[in-house]
Amino acid sequence: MREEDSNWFAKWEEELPKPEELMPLSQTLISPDLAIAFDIANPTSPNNPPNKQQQQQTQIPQSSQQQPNSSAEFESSELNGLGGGGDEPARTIKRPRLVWTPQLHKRFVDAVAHLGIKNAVPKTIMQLMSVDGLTRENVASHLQKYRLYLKRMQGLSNGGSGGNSGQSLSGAGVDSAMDNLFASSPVPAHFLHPAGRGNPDQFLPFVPVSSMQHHNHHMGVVVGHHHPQVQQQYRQFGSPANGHFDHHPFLSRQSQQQVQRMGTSVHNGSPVVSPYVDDVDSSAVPVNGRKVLTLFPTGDD
DNA sequence: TGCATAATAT
DNA sequence: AATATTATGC
Repeated sequence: MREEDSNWFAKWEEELPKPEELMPLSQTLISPDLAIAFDIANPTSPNNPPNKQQQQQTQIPQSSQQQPNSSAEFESSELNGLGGGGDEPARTIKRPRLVWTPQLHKRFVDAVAHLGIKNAVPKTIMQLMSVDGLTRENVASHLQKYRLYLKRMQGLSNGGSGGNSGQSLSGAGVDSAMDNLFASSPVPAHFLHPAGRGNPDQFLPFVPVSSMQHHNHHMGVVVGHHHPQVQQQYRQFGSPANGHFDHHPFLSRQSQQQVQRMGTSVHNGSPVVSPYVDDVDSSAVPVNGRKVLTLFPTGDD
């Protein structure tokens, strides 16, 4: 394994567009009114057959193609006028699959860390995360995967020299790909050595949930919870981690039009917006004198 | 709750 | 068609 392997992530990170460069996620390509004026696309767009879901995961280009590439053009979209169909099942529609973005995952990790492995059970984690729309199942499932990941890590760090980027090791299956996600958030050391003989895991003095309960945050996962109207899939949030989140760009009811689905059109070369603006909040800067632990991105207040 | 397995998405 | 990621069932 060469250093490259251990650095790939860093590189990758650097290549990511900065928040300022990203098109504001909340910015719609075309304002609704304008759209209407042009008579394009009709929003109501019920065209959301239970099939394709959205996805925003940025690809993880190892080679990265950074060409300036000028294809910033968006296809005008397929505004397929949709024949009108128009009716959505409204009820009985299953919730769309949750997409674990780095931000979300980060929250997850923080919650687990703050709870201590001991109490880190789905229910609690979920509560701590207080992400609207997140279900216990979601967490449980993710937790399962996460534990597996941790296990893997322990396994290998266990004899390995400290640095484990766990990326290259192919063959062993150290990385299931999702590891990228997991890798996006620092894993609290303790997770790796729960063996705390005599010393239980939870070291956290206390983490008043209230701290994180602030205002429910605006984390996304809006899974149409209140009323089933339009089945909107989980929405990712991409707010600039840097300041504060705000606005849920999702539609909650009508008036939405297909939310701008940027994110996925990464035609070759255009990294488009990557919601990967993580970190920022809990910068675990274990370095000299800085706060080592910041809670959730409650940064604003 | 946790794990195994199914389902779904890309 | 295969693989990755999430949902469900036990």
